[in-house]
Amino acid sequence: MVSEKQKNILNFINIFIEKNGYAPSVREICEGVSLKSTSTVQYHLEKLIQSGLLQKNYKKSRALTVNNQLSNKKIPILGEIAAGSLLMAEENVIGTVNYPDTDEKSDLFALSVSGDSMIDEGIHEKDLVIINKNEPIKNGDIGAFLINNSEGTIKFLKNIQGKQYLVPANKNYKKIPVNENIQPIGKVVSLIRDM
Amino acid sequence: MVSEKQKNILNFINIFIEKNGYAPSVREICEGVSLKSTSTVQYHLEKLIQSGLLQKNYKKSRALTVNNQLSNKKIPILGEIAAGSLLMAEENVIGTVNYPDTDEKSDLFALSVSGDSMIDEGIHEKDLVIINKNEPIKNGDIGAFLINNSEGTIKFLKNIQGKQYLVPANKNYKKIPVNENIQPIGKVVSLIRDM
DNA sequence: TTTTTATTCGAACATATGTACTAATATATA
DNA sequence: TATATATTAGTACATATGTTCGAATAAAAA
Repeated sequence: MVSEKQKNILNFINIFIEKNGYAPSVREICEGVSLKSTSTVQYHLEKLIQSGLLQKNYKKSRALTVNNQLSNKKIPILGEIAAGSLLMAEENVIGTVNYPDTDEKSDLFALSVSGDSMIDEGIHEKDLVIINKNEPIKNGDIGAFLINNSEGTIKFLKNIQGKQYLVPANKNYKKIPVNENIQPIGKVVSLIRDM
Repeated sequence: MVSEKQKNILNFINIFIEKNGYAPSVREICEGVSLKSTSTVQYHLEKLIQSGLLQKNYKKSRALTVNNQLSNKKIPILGEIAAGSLLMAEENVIGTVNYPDTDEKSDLFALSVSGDSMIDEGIHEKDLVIINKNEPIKNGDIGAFLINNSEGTIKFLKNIQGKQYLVPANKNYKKIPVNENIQPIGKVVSLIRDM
């Protein structure tokens, strides 16, 4: 569907953006891929757009965007969750972290881990866990939960004898039966630790 | 040094790029920050450039780049290190990971953790550790080392009774005295785990 | 106050840039 | 072979866009 020349052009655009921070003009692409006519480039650009690999804005210069597989998202880091406050309230955002994400449908945020209830799973205090609010927490997954509408926590979700429990990874803590006071927030999909 | 209006403009540019994937034109900035003259914008852009917050390319459209504090670097992920092969050889690169980094001087790469010798420190198999080759490994740090010029490993570096050892975080493994067969690669500065 | 500096505007200019059209050539397909 | 499709080139056009200049206004400093 896409020819070698078109891959070539797409690659050139990618490298150009990586290097310069902005997209090349049609004539710069001309030079970059050894073509002598702007209309030839135009022709290939349209093909690339049809293939869904590129996006362009009519009549705007350098308004090319490549549909890269992974785009970096800036996702908010939430601090301690104050009692009664809404989880995603602006005032709780203590920073942002860059995170490469494939999926359009994911709704991510980060939480700074407090406590050692997941220490045996290698999740330490101060670690940053990335949580996807749009990914359901399945049996055996580690998820983020809101307890009594006030306290956020990270635990395993486990089915034990037909009942659901929040299970810590630390023998000093007890498992908590899931009831109406426990609200799932989303699945923990990644962990970032800076040292 | 930078006025409110200039912060305003910088912010607009940032948001515009975030949203559209390319920088705004001078006239789009005009509208965006409620200014009626392109030359006024020009005036502020120059100020921002003088302050080092912005970069511009003469006569090129939409060729603005914001000097953000943290820029995303694509850093290589190295797989198993074959015996005798050079660490950073191209053929060992099994992928790339996006990682936000402040420091120009850092020389980063990622290594996929194999084995469980650091399990008690919460470093699991398949975890991705980010290593800075330009950051020295100090006493107590976790570093990456090359053993016998063949095998890569992650260990604590510890001074015990005047001698240096590579110390695992797993009681089933023994500490290794540092000798000429052990070559420090760089400090482990971050850990990424996808689940 | 006067003087300097910062900010804004308007208009005009030069050109960088995207676009459209036609034709020629190559490559594949029937 | 003939026919269709893909690719390239050349030229010309319209305008989007960065730039320059001069002047007016506002704010700050002397």
